Amino acid sequence: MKTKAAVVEEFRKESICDAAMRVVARKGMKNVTVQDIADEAGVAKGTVYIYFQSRDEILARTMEGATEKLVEKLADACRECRSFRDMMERRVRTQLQHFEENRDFFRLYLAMAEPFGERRLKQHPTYLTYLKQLETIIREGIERGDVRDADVGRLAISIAAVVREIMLNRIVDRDPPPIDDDVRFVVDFVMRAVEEKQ
Amino acid sequence: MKTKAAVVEEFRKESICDAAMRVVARKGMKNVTVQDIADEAGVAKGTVYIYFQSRDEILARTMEGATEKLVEKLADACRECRSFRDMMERRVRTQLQHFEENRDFFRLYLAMAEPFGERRLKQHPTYLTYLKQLETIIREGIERGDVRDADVGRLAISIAAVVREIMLNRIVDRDPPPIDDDVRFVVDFVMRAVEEKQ
DNA sequence: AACGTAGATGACTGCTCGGTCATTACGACA
DNA sequence: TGTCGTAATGACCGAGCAGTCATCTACGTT
Repeated sequence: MKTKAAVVEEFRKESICDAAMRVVARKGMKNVTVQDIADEAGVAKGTVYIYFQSRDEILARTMEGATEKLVEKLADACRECRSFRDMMERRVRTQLQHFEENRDFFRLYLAMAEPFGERRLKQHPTYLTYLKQLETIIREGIERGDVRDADVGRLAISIAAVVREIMLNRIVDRDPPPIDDDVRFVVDFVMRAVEEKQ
Repeated sequence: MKTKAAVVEEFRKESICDAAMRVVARKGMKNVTVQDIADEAGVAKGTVYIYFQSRDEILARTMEGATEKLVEKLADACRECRSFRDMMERRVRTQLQHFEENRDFFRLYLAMAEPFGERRLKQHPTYLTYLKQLETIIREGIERGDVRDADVGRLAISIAAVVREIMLNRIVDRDPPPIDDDVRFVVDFVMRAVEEKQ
C-alpha cells in the first residue's frame, strides 16, 4: 500500500508536470523558466526542486507522461478494426481529436521537436513507439492484402508525416475545417498511396 | 558602382552569416551565442554589432539567404518539365541532393523550426514561397489531368511533409540508402496519392 | 497544549549572455 | 613618413535564470 507521503509526492509531481505543460504550451520549451512552472503550479521555486532534480528532469517527465497517454489511446482506438482503412480512419480521428481537445498538449508536442540535433522528436522513445504501432498495422495490412508491398519503415514515417502536418495546420488555422473533412482527406490520401492499384 | 566600403560591408556580412550557419548547424539556434558566431567568423563580438543590429537580425538574415537559394534551385529544376511526375521527380531529387551536399544547411533548416509558436517554419516567408510553388505545380497538374481534383492546399502540405520526413530520415541515418531509392519511393508514394484511380 | 519534524519557502549566489563604448590598430593619403 | 579617420576590439555592464539553503510553517504525535 502507498504511504501517505508517497501519495502526496505523486500529487505534487503531477501538479508540477501539469503546470509545466500549460506553461510550455504558452511560451515554448526553451523560454520556460523554473519560476514560471512554480508560479503556474502555485508553489515556490524551491518546492519544485524537492520533487525534481533539475529543470530538464521536469520537462522530460512532462513529455513522457503526456505522450504515453496519446499512444495508449491510439492503440485502443484500433484494437478491433478489421481493415487497414478502418484503422487509419480511427487513428487519424482519435489523434486529431486528442490534439483538438487539448491544445496545450499539442503545443507541448511541437515543443518536443525543439531540442536540437539527435535528441529530436525523431529519437523520442514515445515517438518510436508510435512508429512501431504504425508499422505493425501496415505489416498486417500487407499480409491481409489491404496494403501494397513496399518498404514498411518509409511508409510509416510518410503517413505519420502527413497526419502530423494536417494536424499542425488545424491548430495554426484560426478556424479549422470540420474534423471530418480533414480525416477524410488524410485517409483518402494515405489509402491511395498505400493500396495496390487495381 | 559599388563603393569600396560597400563591398567590404557586404563581404563582412556574408562572412558573419556563413559563420552563423555553421555554428547554428552545430549547436542549434537557441544555443548559439553572438560570441560563438564572432569566434567562428574570426572577428570580435563588437565587430558583429557594427554590421548587425542584434542577434536576431543575424539569424534572420542567415535563414533568409540560405533558403532563398534552395527555393530558386527548385524553381529552376522543374522549369521545363511537362508532367507532374517529372516535376516531382526533379524537385525531390534536387531537394534531397541539396541537403545531402550541405548538411550545415540542413541543420539550419531544422533549427528554423525551433522558434516557438506562430513564428514557426510554417509561417516563414520562404517556406510559404516553397508551398506556393508546389501549389502552382499541383494546379497545373489538375488542369492537365495529371492530378485528381482535390484540395490543393492540403495536397501541397502533405507532399511537403512526406518529402521533408524522408529527407530528415536520410540525414539522421548513419548510412542512408542510395538517393535514387528515396526519390523513387517518394515519387511513387506521392503519385499514387494524387493520381486519379484508373 | 507543547513539541518535533517533514515539507515549503524565497532571498541569494554564481554564471551566462546580449549589447555598449572607450580604446586601439590600420591603412589611405599627403 | 607622419597624420587622420574609420574599422575593429574586448573589457565591461546589467538582466535573467538555474539551482541552493537557512529559515519558517503547519501538521501529526504525545
